[in-house]
Amino acid sequence: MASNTVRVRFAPSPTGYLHAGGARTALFNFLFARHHGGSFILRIEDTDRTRYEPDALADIMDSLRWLGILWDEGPEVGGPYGPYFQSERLHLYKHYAEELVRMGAAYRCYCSPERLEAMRQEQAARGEPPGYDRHCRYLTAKQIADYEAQGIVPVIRLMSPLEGETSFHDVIRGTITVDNRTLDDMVLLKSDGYPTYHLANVVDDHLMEITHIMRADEWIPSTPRHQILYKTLGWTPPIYAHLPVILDPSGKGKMSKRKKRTPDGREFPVLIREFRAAGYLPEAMFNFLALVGWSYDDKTEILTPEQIIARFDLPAVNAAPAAFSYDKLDWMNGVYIRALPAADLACRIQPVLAQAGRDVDLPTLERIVPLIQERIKTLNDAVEMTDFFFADPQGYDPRLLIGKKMTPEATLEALRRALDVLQTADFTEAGLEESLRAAAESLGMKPGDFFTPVRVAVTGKTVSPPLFGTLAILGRDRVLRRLGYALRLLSQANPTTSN
RNA sequence: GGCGCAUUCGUCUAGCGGCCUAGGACACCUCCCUCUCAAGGAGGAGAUCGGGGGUUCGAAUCCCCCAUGCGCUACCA
Repeated sequence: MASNTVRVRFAPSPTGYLHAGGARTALFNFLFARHHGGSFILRIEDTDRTRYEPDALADIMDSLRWLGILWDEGPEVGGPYGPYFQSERLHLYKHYAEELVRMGAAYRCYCSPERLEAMRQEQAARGEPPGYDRHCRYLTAKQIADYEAQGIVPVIRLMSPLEGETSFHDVIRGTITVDNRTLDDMVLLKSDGYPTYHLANVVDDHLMEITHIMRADEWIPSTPRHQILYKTLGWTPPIYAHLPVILDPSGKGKMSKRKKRTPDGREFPVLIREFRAAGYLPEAMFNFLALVGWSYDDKTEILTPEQIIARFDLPAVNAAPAAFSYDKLDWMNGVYIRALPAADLACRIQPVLAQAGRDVDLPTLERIVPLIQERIKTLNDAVEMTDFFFADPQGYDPRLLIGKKMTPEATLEALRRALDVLQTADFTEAGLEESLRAAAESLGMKPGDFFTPVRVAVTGKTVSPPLFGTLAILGRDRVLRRLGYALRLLSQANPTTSN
């Protein structure tokens, strides 16, 4: 039964941090594996030594784990098909490259980078499509001996068929066919002894018994060449599913590692670590990413990982590229935040506040959380929304104290009355509400008009969490102090009305 | 330039020949609730399915052409 077991892999190159597109690819592979009770493998394609970034691997693994995309085989977890780093499998690629040369399906190429560059320039000048001119494909034994004598280290190139066509089936797109004449002889083994993606990928997918390849659709053009490799090596190719690219929010151009900005200059997170730092929940990211290019039906959008796994299916993947909607992500993150138990949310917000230099004990935070839970879209929103719990608001515009339908005089009166009433009020939510409503009524003011100056005095802003709960948490001392400050501020701003 | 992929409300999508005078969600607008803001509830506006030809009794759904967008065209992945 082993041969029927689904085995899929996510094969990132450690040349950069994990971004949303890569995470989505990893997620789809993970979902597919879980759906079929198969294995999800993480393989590190570290064959590009010039672009290698030491921090990338740790970031990729951290990001995947944060999202809950756990691999069954790969770095740190091991597995029977290792090693899972291509840099540790060099001998394998070399072996198969040489094998292909022996079979007459590949050849050594001694062309210098300069020659290749010059060739491309000429092709461009003549308006011809670029591509290797197969100079070394037809070398004589003597020419080869000469190159070798000069000590030139060759690359190994695949001998692509000169005519006919190659096609393959894609689960999402159907059959894709290309004319072999449009294929050039790609490099399989570089002169530094490392394989290119094409060789390493095919060799490893075969050796690791990968059954399905889900990867970004930018790989479609090279898939025919991979087919040729499988065919000449006598291997059975896996089943392909090329995933649509993720476009940036404008819908023009793929969302890359490059930073994108909103029209007003706000920077969009692109890397998973950036989403994390911006206060998005991994559960929300998981749900959202699953819906980029896939959907279950025409209604359901909030789904648990279990539901997504149970329902995920390749034919339902949309072939068209999708723009990444930050608006929708924000909404979904809010949905997940609201669904969290308050204690859980408090635990998640605490480190965010700490990061902003605000230390709160958990019991206090657990009292604050219900006040802001349905008002924040990201964990980071809590920082600004709770700032007045940590410092007395100062230096705000005293005009904010004056409500829309209020005069400076009436505002001063309201503040004085509030100050008076709150000296003795019961500082519980219910007690405060009762006292303040009664105070408003005694002044003949509408509750809203009366509450506004209190709100501003206590929080420094016109928009805040519910007033009574806020006052209760702040406590009598701080509230009275802030009311006193507001009173002085407003009196100074309106000297004629002060007494 | 060549090759490839894609094309349904602003955005994400449902739709796989008749259930579509195209459904849902985000965003937007209005109203309700209401101490502000949110959340929640009720509504509204918004796509003739990129364009043009076919096939068919009937097409968003099948075929062809065009346009546009994106991708690939490296000793990068």
